[in-house]
Amino acid sequence: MVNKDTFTIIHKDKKTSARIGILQTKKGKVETPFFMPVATRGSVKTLTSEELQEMKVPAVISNALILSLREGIIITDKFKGIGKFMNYKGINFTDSGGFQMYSPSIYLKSTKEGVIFRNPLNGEKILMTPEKNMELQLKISSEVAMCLDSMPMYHNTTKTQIEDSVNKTTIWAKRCKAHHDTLQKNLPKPKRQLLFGIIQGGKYEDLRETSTKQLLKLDFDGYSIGGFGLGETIQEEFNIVKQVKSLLPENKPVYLMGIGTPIEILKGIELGVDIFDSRMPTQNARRGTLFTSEGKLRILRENCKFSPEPIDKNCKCFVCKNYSRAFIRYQLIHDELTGKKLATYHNIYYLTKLIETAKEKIKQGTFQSFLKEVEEKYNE
RNA sequence: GCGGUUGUAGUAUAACGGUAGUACAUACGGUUGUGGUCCGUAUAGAGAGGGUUCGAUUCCCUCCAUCCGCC
Repeated sequence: MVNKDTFTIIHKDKKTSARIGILQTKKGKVETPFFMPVATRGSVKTLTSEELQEMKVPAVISNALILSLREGIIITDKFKGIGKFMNYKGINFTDSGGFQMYSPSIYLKSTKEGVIFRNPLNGEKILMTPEKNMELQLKISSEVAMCLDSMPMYHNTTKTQIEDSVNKTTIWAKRCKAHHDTLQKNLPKPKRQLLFGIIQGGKYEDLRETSTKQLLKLDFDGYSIGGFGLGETIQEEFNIVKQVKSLLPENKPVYLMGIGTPIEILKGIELGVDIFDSRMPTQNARRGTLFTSEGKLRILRENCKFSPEPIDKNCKCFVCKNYSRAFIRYQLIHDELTGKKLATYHNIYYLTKLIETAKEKIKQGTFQSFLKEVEEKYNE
């Protein structure tokens, strides 16, 4: 039986809002919940696409704005899409670049028309409009595109400023949706790129409600919760996730953007979030913080200097089967690429496996106690 | 042996007759939709002895070490 819906829930947890679903894209199906490592320029730093597949990483997310800075769009277009370009068989998401309003090195200012960035490679000013952004993401030919949103600063930001960003995000979302529909109007639905709207509003329930309701009118394929992971408390974050979830229809996939610690992912799943991404596991790996079944491991600490133990004795990844903490620590301290690669491989394997286990627990009806167990390890 | 040079954290260096800075290294944190090259905190220093001076790491002397040249 062919399923025509974009998103289908196949299993629901009885005690929590956790769920297992299937997202249908032009490239095929992918089971939720899942976590996407960031592949900003088409690669997850230090890893090959084969390695991602070997670890069963279902999807990665690249960045349309960053790819556009140095001919990335032209190249992916010539290759008929980023998936073929990077030889990755999983699902490709693309982020618009709205988040790069957080990058002082390239962000100049934001106007009603769009966001102005400076290309650091040639000094050129780029006016990123919602329409242009949709064209870029279609040329990249990712399976799922994100709207251009307006990212409010977290620090020294008033509620009025966040309200402004909500308003701008809504206006841009309308323009994104309209243009995206127009550009794909001649394509049959199964061959179309999906488009997700991004809900803003900071930690304010009323603003989040406004943002959610405005975006719901536009009927996106999925809904992202943006603007987190920047300094708010985990409590504030999950209050909003809970509230936004209560406003969204059940049959829409929900994507909590930028969130990537093991605990936050599991807590997100508990509240019914389906998709996550973050640079946390890859960036932390390169900088020596590893995730394990025993909690966080800071491998650069002195107590790992001579340790013959694997990163995680309960982990089945090739790194844990073959290499000692001492070796990985030594390589990382000396800034050797091999150290960064082994650490990255483990962290991505760990998170992917963690979610696979979470899915099993949801099916078995023991997700809640599983979450508690993991939480205890990370609180120690 | 003679003449000269230079001695400042683990390393490399800076300034100064009046609180000795910086970088790297080390230790411990952080890291959340670009940044493989990131950020924060801490530890840690005047070769030894004497003199001049209110006060010396700084000026003077002796010794020690160093490097260079000569025998």
